[in-house]
Amino acid sequence: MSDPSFAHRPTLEAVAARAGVSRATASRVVNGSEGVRAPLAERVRRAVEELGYVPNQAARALVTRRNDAIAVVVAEPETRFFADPFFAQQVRGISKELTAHDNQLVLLLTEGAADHERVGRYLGGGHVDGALIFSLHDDDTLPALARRAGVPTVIGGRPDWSDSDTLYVDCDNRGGAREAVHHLLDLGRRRIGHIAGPLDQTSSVDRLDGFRDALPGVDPRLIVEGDFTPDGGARAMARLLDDFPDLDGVFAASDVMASGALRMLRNRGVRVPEDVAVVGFDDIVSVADWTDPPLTTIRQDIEEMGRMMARLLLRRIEAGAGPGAGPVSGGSAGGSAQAGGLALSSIVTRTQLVVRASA
Amino acid sequence: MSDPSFAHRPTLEAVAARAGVSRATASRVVNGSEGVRAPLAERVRRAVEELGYVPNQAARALVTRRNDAIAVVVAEPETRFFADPFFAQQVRGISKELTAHDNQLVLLLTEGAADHERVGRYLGGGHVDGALIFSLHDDDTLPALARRAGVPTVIGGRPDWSDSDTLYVDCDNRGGAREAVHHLLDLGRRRIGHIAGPLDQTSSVDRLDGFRDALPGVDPRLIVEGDFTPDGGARAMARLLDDFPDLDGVFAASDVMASGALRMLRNRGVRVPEDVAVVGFDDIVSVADWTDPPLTTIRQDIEEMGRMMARLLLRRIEAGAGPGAGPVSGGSAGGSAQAGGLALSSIVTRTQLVVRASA
DNA sequence: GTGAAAGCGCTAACAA
DNA sequence: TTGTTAGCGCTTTCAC
Repeated sequence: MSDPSFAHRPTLEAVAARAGVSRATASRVVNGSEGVRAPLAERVRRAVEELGYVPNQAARALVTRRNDAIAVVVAEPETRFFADPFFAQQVRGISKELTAHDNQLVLLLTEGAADHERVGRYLGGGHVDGALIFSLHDDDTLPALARRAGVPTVIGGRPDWSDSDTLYVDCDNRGGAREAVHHLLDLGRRRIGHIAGPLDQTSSVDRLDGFRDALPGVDPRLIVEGDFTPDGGARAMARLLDDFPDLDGVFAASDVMASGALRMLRNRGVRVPEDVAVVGFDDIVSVADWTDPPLTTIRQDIEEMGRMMARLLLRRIEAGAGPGAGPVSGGSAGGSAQAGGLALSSIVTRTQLVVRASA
Repeated sequence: MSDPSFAHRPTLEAVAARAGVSRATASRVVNGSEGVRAPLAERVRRAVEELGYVPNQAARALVTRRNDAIAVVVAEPETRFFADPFFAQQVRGISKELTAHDNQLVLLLTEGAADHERVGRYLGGGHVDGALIFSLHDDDTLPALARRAGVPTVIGGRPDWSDSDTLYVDCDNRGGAREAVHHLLDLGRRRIGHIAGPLDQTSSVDRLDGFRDALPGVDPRLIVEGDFTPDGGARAMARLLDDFPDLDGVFAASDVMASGALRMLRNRGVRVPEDVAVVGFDDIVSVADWTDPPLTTIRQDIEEMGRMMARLLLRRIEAGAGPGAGPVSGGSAGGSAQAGGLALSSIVTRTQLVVRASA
């Protein structure tokens, strides 16, 4: 409470005094405004240096109404965030981009609906200039919350609704899935199963759709729902094996599930890729490169997607209004918002087949 | 910039007006101070409700000099943070504890020394009330930085120096390692190797010390340094196998390295635990429970350690001065700081042997 | 180009 | 118990 060093932190006033200028001029120099004559500016800079002056963010935020901080909101049902390397990588990308723009990352982990109110309050409290939300499940109220709080938002992963000013970043799940199956087909595989993710997430649904695209009219029993865990992948694999002794290919909707599947295959004495070829999704290197055999998979540039989310949000903030951050503008179609003359729109990134040994 | 909903956010003034009281009274009610008569308080609360008032944090922070925000600073050399489930779990614990005390978690990821200056500036800028730092390596300048910035700090993992007011939270690495080796000895193993972590981290050194405690005078070639990755674990395992054909036990300084070791053992056709028994460290369930065979390991309660770090920091902040947050008080010995009459001291948690199938 | 002055929204003495 | 009054440290018109 009575921390001396905190108390003695120099103010702009002190800098101005030392440089022999007004506070206004000192402020201009500190903020890099034009129109301060060089010698004066130099004196101010020296004073800043000597005093070790650092602007007080609270004071600045009070007047500028900008915090230079972005919230990353994560619903963490079932402990999944972080357990899954996917998010970790995305956060890295976000962090890098935010840092490059002198913004801070405020992490908001929620353990369940009980925390949502708190998050809403926080978002509404003007602590942050915007929010990045990972919408894991269909029933997620978080995006709605942010909108109500009037905070510009970008969502990670395609949400299950679609309106003109909801911005999101996702990869081409459907196209990637198609590519995975085509690879198996090219390998001559004819009995191909799919280990799907939880179907209350759009990414799972989209990948399933891609699977079906490549295999129209496929036997529904060839599709088994997993839960994005190795365990779930293993169980699903067992089921496929039981139902289809002639199975010769599997497309798993995530590397993590694929790793479980490989394990089950090994337990059953099934050779990969000789007997059954396996393709995953994500290309999380720490997983895909370490399975036995190494996993052929569909790569999405997760870190880059994180950067894109941050960039998009920053632009939206710059542009002024966000969704719910004012009267809904409405009008333009699916996933793009008009703002300040600049069209901000959702981003869907490409995927890429990475061939290793499992298929 | 001209966001309507942001602009129209009601102020305390508005609440006061609507409730027919002064700003001061409104403030008291909002902050839960005693001594406001019930009916008045009720009117204020109603006004808050009707207007959807949320206090402006910047304004509040400006006067209270409190941000109710804590920085979690992570050096991320070699992309290790997050890649390692260890940190993820710790962050969860921190987040929970902080949330429980209405504090926010600001995540500061650093990619190298270049970022340190930025972090220093941030810490010095009064954005946060304290910092939690993960001191991964001996040469880490982060803690010194925080100290210079005058920000109360708690370190994750025992730092390699020790002074009276450096607070940290760690597990009993040495004791745990000893327990691991004793377990192997109890199993009748006589030729036991150690896959150590990078020896520029105290946790690795401490675990190695524990190994030596249990096996005094052990052949130095039985100790191979790894890097906390599966790959490193595998390489170290290969080396041990090459050097000691009669090896019958291994203690790896982390589960992740142990998983790599198990993999190498399988490749070489060595049976676990029949031929070689393996014990890991950490008990990261997603790893230990999923190796083949499941890993016997030394459990540390990682999430709880995160909570403890947060709790300790909050108490230190409460108490007033922190390390470097004023003249160093000096005096009391090793790892405890006297503050506000309350002795704050570093915490070393117990470990526990978890027996699965690998040993 | 520079300075003076008016707040941003809030809390905390101090009076009443 | 309640209201009045100073600021917290900064940015930003608006004069000069």
